[in-house]
Amino acid sequence: MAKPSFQRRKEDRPAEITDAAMNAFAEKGYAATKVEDVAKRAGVSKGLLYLYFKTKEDLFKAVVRSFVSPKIDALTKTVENTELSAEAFLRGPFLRFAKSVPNSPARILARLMISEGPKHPDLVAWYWENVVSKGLDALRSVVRKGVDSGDFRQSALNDFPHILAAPVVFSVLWKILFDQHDSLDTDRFIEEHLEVVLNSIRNTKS
Amino acid sequence: MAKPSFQRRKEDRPAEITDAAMNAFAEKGYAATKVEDVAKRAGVSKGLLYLYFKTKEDLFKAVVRSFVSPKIDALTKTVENTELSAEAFLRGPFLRFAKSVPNSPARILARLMISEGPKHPDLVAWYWENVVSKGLDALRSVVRKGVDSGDFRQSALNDFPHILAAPVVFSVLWKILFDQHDSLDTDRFIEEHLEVVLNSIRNTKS
DNA sequence: ATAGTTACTGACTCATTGGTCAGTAACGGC
DNA sequence: GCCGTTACTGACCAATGAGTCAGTAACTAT
Repeated sequence: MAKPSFQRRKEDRPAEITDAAMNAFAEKGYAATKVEDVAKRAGVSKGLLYLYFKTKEDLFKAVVRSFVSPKIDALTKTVENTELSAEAFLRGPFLRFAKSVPNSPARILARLMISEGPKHPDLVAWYWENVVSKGLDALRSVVRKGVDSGDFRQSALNDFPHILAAPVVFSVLWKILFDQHDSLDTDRFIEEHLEVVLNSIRNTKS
Repeated sequence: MAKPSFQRRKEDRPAEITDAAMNAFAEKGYAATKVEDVAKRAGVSKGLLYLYFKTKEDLFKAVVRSFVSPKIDALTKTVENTELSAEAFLRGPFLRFAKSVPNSPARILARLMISEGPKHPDLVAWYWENVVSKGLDALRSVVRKGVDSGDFRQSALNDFPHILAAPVVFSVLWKILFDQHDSLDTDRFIEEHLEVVLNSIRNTKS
Protein backbone atom coordinates (compact mmCIF):
# COMPACT_ATOMS: atom_id res chain seq x y z
CA MET A 1 0.00 0.00 0.00
CA ALA A 2 2.80 2.34 0.84
CA LYS A 3 4.02 4.09 -2.26
CA PRO A 4 7.17 2.55 -3.66
CA SER A 5 10.31 4.19 -2.38
CA PHE A 6 11.96 3.70 -5.73
CA GLN A 7 11.18 2.46 -9.21
CA ARG A 8 13.20 0.19 -11.36
CA ARG A 9 14.20 2.16 -14.40
CA LYS A 10 17.17 0.40 -15.89
CA GLU A 11 16.86 2.25 -19.19
CA ASP A 12 16.92 5.79 -17.89
CA ARG A 13 19.45 5.47 -15.12
CA PRO A 14 22.65 5.98 -17.06
CA ALA A 15 21.46 9.23 -18.62
CA GLU A 16 20.09 10.47 -15.31
CA ILE A 17 23.37 9.75 -13.62
CA THR A 18 25.57 11.32 -16.27
CA ASP A 19 23.36 14.40 -16.23
CA ALA A 20 23.68 14.67 -12.47
CA ALA A 21 27.42 14.16 -12.73
CA MET A 22 27.73 16.88 -15.36
CA ASN A 23 26.08 19.36 -13.02
CA ALA A 24 28.12 18.28 -10.04
CA PHE A 25 31.39 18.46 -11.97
CA ALA A 26 30.38 21.86 -13.26
CA GLU A 27 30.07 23.22 -9.75
CA LYS A 28 33.01 21.61 -8.04
CA GLY A 29 35.27 20.12 -10.65
CA TYR A 30 36.03 16.44 -10.92
CA ALA A 31 38.28 15.78 -7.94
CA ALA A 32 36.16 17.70 -5.45
CA THR A 33 32.94 16.00 -6.46
CA LYS A 34 31.93 13.05 -4.30
CA VAL A 35 30.41 10.06 -5.98
CA GLU A 36 27.76 10.06 -3.31
CA ASP A 37 26.75 13.62 -4.25
CA VAL A 38 26.28 12.59 -7.83
CA ALA A 39 24.14 9.69 -6.68
CA LYS A 40 22.03 11.96 -4.51
CA ARG A 41 21.46 14.42 -7.34
CA ALA A 42 20.39 11.59 -9.58
CA GLY A 43 18.00 10.39 -6.87
CA VAL A 44 19.81 7.11 -6.61
CA SER A 45 21.97 5.27 -4.14
CA LYS A 46 25.70 5.12 -4.39
CA GLY A 47 25.53 1.38 -4.86
CA LEU A 48 23.38 1.67 -7.95
CA LEU A 49 25.70 4.14 -9.51
CA TYR A 50 28.44 1.57 -9.18
CA LEU A 51 26.30 -0.95 -11.00
CA TYR A 52 26.26 1.27 -14.06
CA PHE A 53 29.76 2.72 -13.86
CA LYS A 54 32.70 0.68 -12.68
CA THR A 55 34.66 3.58 -11.21
CA LYS A 56 34.50 7.31 -10.77
CA GLU A 57 36.85 7.68 -13.71
CA ASP A 58 34.56 5.56 -15.81
CA LEU A 59 31.70 7.86 -14.92
CA PHE A 60 33.76 10.85 -15.93
CA LYS A 61 34.46 9.43 -19.35
CA ALA A 62 30.82 8.56 -19.83
CA VAL A 63 29.89 12.14 -19.02
CA VAL A 64 32.19 13.54 -21.66
CA ARG A 65 31.14 11.05 -24.30
CA SER A 66 27.44 11.33 -23.67
CA PHE A 67 27.59 15.08 -23.84
CA VAL A 68 29.69 15.38 -26.93
CA SER A 69 28.46 12.56 -29.12
CA PRO A 70 25.12 14.10 -30.14
CA LYS A 71 26.77 17.33 -31.27
CA ILE A 72 29.20 15.68 -33.60
CA ASP A 73 26.66 14.26 -35.99
CA ALA A 74 24.77 17.53 -36.23
CA LEU A 75 27.97 19.40 -36.95
CA THR A 76 29.37 17.16 -39.64
CA LYS A 77 26.00 16.95 -41.35
CA THR A 78 25.68 20.71 -41.63
CA VAL A 79 29.06 21.01 -43.22
CA GLU A 80 28.50 18.30 -45.76
CA ASN A 81 25.03 19.32 -46.84
CA THR A 82 25.55 23.03 -47.12
CA GLU A 83 25.05 24.84 -50.41
CA LEU A 84 26.47 28.06 -49.06
CA SER A 85 29.62 29.76 -50.25
CA ALA A 86 32.60 29.59 -47.92
CA GLU A 87 32.14 33.11 -46.62
CA ALA A 88 28.40 32.69 -46.20
CA PHE A 89 28.97 29.48 -44.32
CA LEU A 90 31.46 31.08 -41.97
CA ARG A 91 29.21 34.06 -41.34
CA GLY A 92 26.15 31.88 -40.92
CA PRO A 93 26.21 28.39 -39.43
CA PHE A 94 29.80 28.52 -38.26
CA LEU A 95 29.45 31.83 -36.51
CA ARG A 96 26.21 30.78 -34.88
CA PHE A 97 27.84 27.67 -33.55
CA ALA A 98 30.99 29.46 -32.44
CA LYS A 99 29.01 32.05 -30.53
CA SER A 100 26.94 29.45 -28.76
CA VAL A 101 29.87 27.55 -27.30
CA PRO A 102 31.03 29.95 -24.57
CA ASN A 103 27.52 30.21 -23.17
CA SER A 104 26.70 26.54 -23.29
CA PRO A 105 27.58 23.67 -20.98
CA ALA A 106 30.36 22.99 -23.44
CA ARG A 107 32.48 25.38 -21.47
CA ILE A 108 32.17 23.16 -18.42
CA LEU A 109 33.37 20.35 -20.55
CA ALA A 110 36.33 22.39 -21.65
CA ARG A 111 37.33 23.00 -18.08
CA LEU A 112 37.01 19.32 -17.27
CA MET A 113 39.08 18.31 -20.26
CA ILE A 114 41.83 20.74 -19.40
CA SER A 115 42.10 19.82 -15.76
CA GLU A 116 41.54 16.08 -16.05
CA GLY A 117 42.59 15.37 -19.60
CA PRO A 118 46.26 14.77 -18.93
CA LYS A 119 45.30 12.06 -16.45
CA HIS A 120 43.15 10.24 -18.98
CA PRO A 121 45.05 9.90 -22.24
CA ASP A 122 42.58 7.48 -23.76
CA LEU A 123 39.76 9.95 -23.23
CA VAL A 124 41.77 12.70 -24.85
CA ALA A 125 42.56 10.37 -27.74
CA TRP A 126 38.89 9.65 -28.20
CA TYR A 127 38.06 13.34 -28.02
CA TRP A 128 40.73 14.13 -30.52
CA GLU A 129 39.52 11.59 -33.03
CA ASN A 130 35.82 12.21 -32.69
CA VAL A 131 35.65 15.91 -32.07
CA VAL A 132 38.72 17.98 -32.67
CA SER A 133 40.15 16.44 -35.78
CA LYS A 134 36.72 16.27 -37.39
CA GLY A 135 36.03 19.89 -36.60
CA LEU A 136 39.38 20.90 -37.98
CA ASP A 137 38.80 18.94 -41.16
CA ALA A 138 35.48 20.65 -41.60
CA LEU A 139 37.07 24.06 -41.26
CA ARG A 140 39.84 23.12 -43.61
CA SER A 141 37.42 22.04 -46.28
CA VAL A 142 35.44 25.26 -45.97
CA VAL A 143 38.61 27.29 -46.41
CA ARG A 144 39.63 25.26 -49.43
CA LYS A 145 36.23 25.75 -50.96
CA GLY A 146 36.67 29.49 -50.61
CA VAL A 147 40.06 29.36 -52.23
CA ASP A 148 38.88 27.15 -55.07
CA SER A 149 36.00 29.46 -55.84
CA GLY A 150 38.37 32.40 -55.91
CA ASP A 151 36.68 34.16 -52.98
CA PHE A 152 39.65 33.68 -50.68
CA ARG A 153 43.26 34.00 -51.52
CA GLN A 154 45.80 31.41 -50.46
CA SER A 155 46.64 32.23 -46.85
CA ALA A 156 47.66 31.05 -43.41
CA LEU A 157 44.15 29.69 -42.98
CA ASN A 158 45.05 26.81 -45.24
CA ASP A 159 47.69 25.58 -42.85
CA PHE A 160 46.03 26.86 -39.72
CA PRO A 161 42.27 26.61 -39.76
CA HIS A 162 42.80 26.65 -36.01
CA ILE A 163 42.82 30.41 -36.30
CA LEU A 164 39.07 30.34 -36.63
CA ALA A 165 38.74 28.42 -33.40
CA ALA A 166 41.12 30.54 -31.35
CA PRO A 167 38.66 33.24 -30.26
CA VAL A 168 36.16 30.59 -29.23
CA VAL A 169 38.66 28.88 -26.99
CA PHE A 170 39.73 32.23 -25.64
CA SER A 171 36.13 33.17 -24.88
CA VAL A 172 35.50 29.95 -23.06
CA LEU A 173 38.49 30.47 -20.81
CA TRP A 174 37.59 34.05 -20.20
CA LYS A 175 34.11 33.08 -19.13
CA ILE A 176 35.47 30.47 -16.79
CA LEU A 177 37.98 32.70 -15.09
CA PHE A 178 37.49 36.41 -15.53
CA ASP A 179 33.92 37.07 -16.42
CA GLN A 180 33.03 38.60 -13.06
CA HIS A 181 36.02 40.89 -13.19
CA ASP A 182 35.53 42.11 -16.71
CA SER A 183 32.65 40.69 -18.64
CA LEU A 184 33.54 40.14 -22.26
CA ASP A 185 30.93 40.38 -24.98
CA THR A 186 31.93 37.06 -26.47
CA ASP A 187 29.38 37.26 -29.26
CA ARG A 188 30.82 40.48 -30.58
CA PHE A 189 34.34 39.35 -29.87
CA ILE A 190 33.96 36.25 -32.00
CA GLU A 191 32.17 38.19 -34.73
CA GLU A 192 34.83 40.85 -34.88
CA HIS A 193 37.58 38.31 -34.98
CA LEU A 194 35.94 36.58 -37.92
CA GLU A 195 35.60 39.96 -39.59
CA VAL A 196 39.30 40.61 -39.13
CA VAL A 197 40.17 37.24 -40.58
CA LEU A 198 37.85 37.53 -43.57
CA ASN A 199 39.02 41.03 -44.20
CA SER A 200 42.53 39.73 -44.38
CA ILE A 201 42.05 36.71 -46.60
CA ARG A 202 39.35 37.90 -48.96
CA ASN A 203 40.47 38.10 -52.52
CA THR A 204 40.34 41.69 -53.65
CA LYS A 205 41.25 41.19 -57.28
CA SER A 206 38.52 40.78 -59.84
CA MET B 1 81.55 14.66 13.81
CA ALA B 2 78.83 13.02 11.79
CA LYS B 3 77.83 15.30 9.00
CA PRO B 4 74.66 17.20 9.76
CA SER B 5 71.54 15.52 8.40
CA PHE B 6 70.05 18.89 7.60
CA GLN B 7 70.93 22.54 7.61
CA ARG B 8 68.90 25.40 8.89
CA ARG B 9 68.17 27.61 5.90
CA LYS B 10 65.19 29.70 6.85
CA GLU B 11 65.79 32.16 4.03
CA ASP B 12 65.85 29.74 1.14
CA ARG B 13 63.14 27.33 2.20
CA PRO B 14 60.08 29.11 0.83
CA ALA B 15 61.54 29.40 -2.66
CA GLU B 16 62.77 25.82 -2.60
CA ILE B 17 59.37 24.61 -1.57
CA THR B 18 57.40 26.63 -4.11
CA ASP B 19 59.75 25.44 -6.83
CA ALA B 20 59.25 21.84 -5.83
CA ALA B 21 55.51 22.41 -5.69
CA MET B 22 55.48 23.92 -9.16
CA ASN B 23 57.11 20.80 -10.57
CA ALA B 24 54.85 18.48 -8.68
CA PHE B 25 51.72 20.34 -9.73
CA ALA B 26 52.97 20.32 -13.30
CA GLU B 27 53.14 16.56 -13.33
CA LYS B 28 50.03 15.62 -11.42
CA GLY B 29 47.84 18.68 -11.08
CA TYR B 30 46.91 20.24 -7.78
CA ALA B 31 44.46 17.77 -6.29
CA ALA B 32 46.51 14.69 -7.08
CA THR B 33 49.71 16.10 -5.62
CA LYS B 34 50.46 15.06 -2.06
CA VAL B 35 51.92 17.61 0.27
CA GLU B 36 54.41 15.01 1.36
CA ASP B 37 55.65 14.62 -2.22
CA VAL B 38 56.27 18.32 -2.44
CA ALA B 39 58.20 18.16 0.81
CA LYS B 40 60.27 15.25 -0.44
CA ARG B 41 61.13 17.04 -3.68
CA ALA B 42 62.18 20.08 -1.72
CA GLY B 43 64.35 17.86 0.49
CA VAL B 44 62.38 18.82 3.53
CA SER B 45 59.98 17.22 5.97
CA LYS B 46 56.25 17.64 5.78
CA GLY B 47 56.26 19.36 9.13
CA LEU B 48 58.62 22.08 7.94
CA LEU B 49 56.52 22.78 4.92
CA TYR B 50 53.64 23.46 7.26
CA LEU B 51 55.75 25.96 9.17
CA TYR B 52 56.07 28.06 6.03
CA PHE B 53 52.66 27.51 4.49
CA LYS B 54 49.54 27.21 6.59
CA THR B 55 47.67 24.92 4.25
CA LYS B 56 47.99 23.22 0.90
CA GLU B 57 45.82 25.93 -0.60
CA ASP B 58 48.13 28.54 0.83
CA LEU B 59 51.03 26.81 -0.83
CA PHE B 60 49.20 26.79 -4.14
CA LYS B 61 48.62 30.51 -4.02
CA ALA B 62 52.23 31.12 -3.15
CA VAL B 63 53.31 29.08 -6.15
CA VAL B 64 51.23 31.15 -8.54
CA ARG B 65 52.31 34.45 -7.07
CA SER B 66 55.98 33.62 -6.86
CA PHE B 67 56.03 32.45 -10.43
CA VAL B 68 54.12 35.31 -11.96
CA SER B 69 55.36 38.30 -10.02
CA PRO B 70 58.81 38.59 -11.60
CA LYS B 71 57.40 38.52 -15.14
CA ILE B 72 55.04 41.39 -14.58
CA ASP B 73 57.65 44.02 -13.92
CA ALA B 74 59.69 42.99 -16.92
CA LEU B 75 56.66 43.14 -19.15
CA THR B 76 55.33 46.52 -18.11
CA LYS B 77 58.78 48.04 -18.29
CA THR B 78 59.31 46.93 -21.87
CA VAL B 79 56.04 48.47 -22.95
CA GLU B 80 56.67 51.78 -21.26
CA ASN B 81 60.22 52.24 -22.37
CA THR B 82 59.88 51.23 -25.98
CA GLU B 83 60.65 53.63 -28.79
CA LEU B 84 59.30 51.28 -31.43
CA SER B 85 56.33 51.94 -33.64
CA ALA B 86 53.19 49.97 -32.87
CA GLU B 87 53.73 47.48 -35.66
CA ALA B 88 57.40 47.05 -34.87
CA PHE B 89 56.57 46.48 -31.25
CA LEU B 90 54.02 43.83 -32.09
CA ARG B 91 56.33 42.09 -34.50
CA GLY B 92 59.27 42.36 -32.11
CA PRO B 93 58.97 42.17 -28.35
CA PHE B 94 55.32 41.20 -28.28
CA LEU B 95 55.70 38.37 -30.74
CA ARG B 96 58.78 37.08 -28.98
CA PHE B 97 56.93 37.02 -25.68
CA ALA B 98 53.80 35.49 -27.19
CA LYS B 99 55.77 32.70 -28.81
CA SER B 100 57.60 31.88 -25.62
CA VAL B 101 54.51 31.31 -23.52
CA PRO B 102 53.29 27.99 -24.89
CA ASN B 103 56.72 26.45 -24.40
CA SER B 104 57.40 27.83 -20.96
CA PRO B 105 56.25 26.72 -17.51
CA ALA B 106 53.59 29.37 -17.92
CA ARG B 107 51.47 26.80 -19.60
CA ILE B 108 51.49 24.72 -16.45
CA LEU B 109 50.30 27.75 -14.62
CA ALA B 110 47.51 28.18 -17.10
CA ARG B 111 46.33 24.68 -16.48
CA LEU B 112 46.42 25.19 -12.75
CA MET B 113 44.50 28.43 -12.98
CA ILE B 114 41.81 26.90 -15.13
CA SER B 115 41.28 23.83 -13.02
CA GLU B 116 41.69 25.36 -9.59
CA GLY B 117 40.83 28.99 -10.22
CA PRO B 118 37.11 28.74 -9.67
CA LYS B 119 37.78 27.33 -6.21
CA HIS B 120 40.00 30.26 -5.24
CA PRO B 121 38.27 33.50 -6.19
CA ASP B 122 40.73 35.67 -4.31
CA LEU B 123 43.62 34.19 -6.25
CA VAL B 124 41.83 34.82 -9.53
CA ALA B 125 41.12 38.38 -8.43
CA TRP B 126 44.78 38.91 -7.68
CA TYR B 127 45.78 37.39 -10.99
CA TRP B 128 43.30 39.57 -12.80
CA GLU B 129 44.55 42.76 -11.22
CA ASN B 130 48.25 42.05 -11.44
CA VAL B 131 48.54 40.16 -14.68
CA VAL B 132 45.60 40.12 -17.03
CA SER B 133 44.31 43.65 -16.76
CA LYS B 134 47.82 45.05 -16.95
CA GLY B 135 48.62 43.00 -20.01
CA LEU B 136 45.41 44.07 -21.65
CA ASP B 137 46.10 47.71 -20.91
CA ALA B 138 49.51 47.37 -22.46
CA LEU B 139 48.06 45.91 -25.64
CA ARG B 140 45.39 48.56 -25.77
CA SER B 141 47.94 51.31 -25.54
CA VAL B 142 50.03 49.80 -28.31
CA VAL B 143 47.00 49.63 -30.57
CA ARG B 144 46.07 53.21 -29.78
CA LYS B 145 49.58 54.32 -30.57
CA GLY B 146 49.29 52.68 -33.96
CA VAL B 147 46.00 54.38 -34.65
CA ASP B 148 47.26 57.76 -33.51
CA SER B 149 50.28 57.54 -35.75
CA GLY B 150 48.08 56.67 -38.68
CA ASP B 151 49.62 53.24 -39.19
CA PHE B 152 46.50 51.39 -38.12
CA ARG B 153 42.96 52.24 -38.94
CA GLN B 154 40.27 52.28 -36.31
CA SER B 155 39.22 48.65 -35.86
CA ALA B 156 37.95 45.90 -33.61
CA LEU B 157 41.36 45.83 -31.96
CA ASN B 158 40.48 49.00 -30.11
CA ASP B 159 37.64 47.33 -28.28
CA PHE B 160 39.16 43.88 -28.28
CA PRO B 161 42.90 43.85 -27.80
CA HIS B 162 42.13 40.34 -26.57
CA ILE B 163 42.29 39.28 -30.19
CA LEU B 164 46.06 39.45 -30.00
CA ALA B 165 46.09 37.09 -27.05
CA ALA B 166 43.68 34.53 -28.46
CA PRO B 167 46.18 32.45 -30.44
CA VAL B 168 48.50 32.33 -27.45
CA VAL B 169 45.79 30.94 -25.22
CA PHE B 170 44.79 28.55 -27.95
CA SER B 171 48.36 27.35 -28.33
CA VAL B 172 48.73 26.76 -24.63
CA LEU B 173 45.64 24.60 -24.52
CA TRP B 174 46.65 22.74 -27.61
CA LYS B 175 50.02 21.92 -26.11
CA ILE B 176 48.39 20.71 -22.92
CA LEU B 177 45.88 18.45 -24.57
CA PHE B 178 46.54 17.54 -28.17
CA ASP B 179 50.19 17.97 -28.87
CA GLN B 180 50.92 14.25 -29.07
CA HIS B 181 48.05 13.69 -31.45
CA ASP B 182 48.83 16.55 -33.79
CA SER B 183 51.75 18.71 -32.94
CA LEU B 184 51.08 22.32 -33.75
CA ASP B 185 53.87 24.66 -34.77
CA THR B 186 52.81 27.26 -32.25
CA ASP B 187 55.55 29.69 -33.26
CA ARG B 188 54.33 29.84 -36.82
CA PHE B 189 50.72 29.74 -35.74
CA ILE B 190 51.10 32.80 -33.56
CA GLU B 191 53.15 34.58 -36.21
CA GLU B 192 50.63 33.91 -38.95
CA HIS B 193 47.79 35.01 -36.77
CA LEU B 194 49.52 38.29 -36.09
CA GLU B 195 50.12 38.65 -39.80
CA VAL B 196 46.44 38.15 -40.50
CA VAL B 197 45.50 40.73 -37.91
CA LEU B 198 48.02 43.31 -39.10
CA ASN B 199 47.06 42.71 -42.66
CA SER B 200 43.49 43.49 -41.74
CA ILE B 201 43.99 46.63 -39.67
CA ARG B 202 46.88 48.27 -41.44
CA ASN B 203 46.00 51.58 -42.96
CA THR B 204 46.36 51.34 -46.71
CA LYS B 205 45.64 54.95 -47.59
CA SER B 206 48.38 57.51 -47.90
C1' DA C 1 82.05 23.66 26.68
C1' DT C 2 77.42 24.53 27.57
C1' DA C 3 72.99 26.43 27.63
C1' DG C 4 69.38 28.52 25.02
C1' DT C 5 66.93 29.21 20.89
C1' DT C 6 64.49 27.61 17.09
C1' DA C 7 64.65 25.31 12.48
C1' DC C 8 63.47 21.04 11.59
C1' DT C 9 61.70 15.95 11.84
C1' DG C 10 58.38 12.15 11.11
C1' DA C 11 55.16 9.22 13.54
C1' DC C 12 50.58 9.94 14.62
C1' DT C 13 45.54 11.36 14.27
C1' DC C 14 41.38 11.78 12.12
C1' DA C 15 38.23 13.20 8.59
C1' DT C 16 37.15 12.01 4.10
C1' DT C 17 35.66 9.16 0.40
C1' DG C 18 36.07 5.49 -3.35
C1' DG C 19 34.39 1.18 -3.64
C1' DT C 20 31.83 -3.36 -1.73
C1' DC C 21 28.24 -6.46 -0.59
C1' DA C 22 24.62 -8.64 2.07
C1' DG C 23 20.14 -7.69 2.19
C1' DT C 24 15.50 -5.51 0.47
C1' DA C 25 11.77 -4.57 -2.35
C1' DA C 26 9.87 -3.64 -6.97
C1' DC C 27 8.11 -5.95 -10.80
C1' DG C 28 6.62 -9.83 -14.17
C1' DG C 29 4.89 -14.36 -14.89
C1' DC C 30 2.00 -17.86 -13.40
C1' DG D 1 -1.53 -14.31 -4.25
C1' DC D 2 3.22 -16.34 -4.57
C1' DC D 3 7.73 -16.94 -6.42
C1' DG D 4 11.84 -15.89 -8.90
C1' DT D 5 14.52 -12.41 -10.76
C1' DT D 6 17.09 -8.43 -10.41
C1' DA D 7 17.16 -3.31 -9.81
C1' DC D 8 18.22 -1.09 -6.03
C1' DT D 9 19.73 0.30 -1.04
C1' DG D 10 22.89 2.00 2.52
C1' DA D 11 25.83 0.46 6.23
C1' DC D 12 30.30 -0.81 6.07
C1' DC D 13 35.44 -1.29 4.96
C1' DA D 14 40.00 0.23 3.75
C1' DA D 15 42.96 3.52 1.95
C1' DT D 16 44.45 7.81 1.58
C1' DG D 17 46.32 12.09 2.70
C1' DA D 18 45.90 16.83 5.12
C1' DG D 19 47.37 18.69 9.13
C1' DT D 20 49.55 18.25 14.22
C1' DC D 21 52.91 18.08 17.78
C1' DA D 22 56.21 16.25 20.99
C1' DG D 23 60.72 15.65 20.44
C1' DT D 24 65.56 16.34 18.15
C1' DA D 25 69.51 18.46 16.52
C1' DA D 26 71.69 22.46 14.20
C1' DC D 27 73.37 26.83 15.13
C1' DT D 28 74.64 31.02 18.45
C1' DA D 29 76.22 33.53 22.26
C1' DT D 30 78.75 33.55 26.11
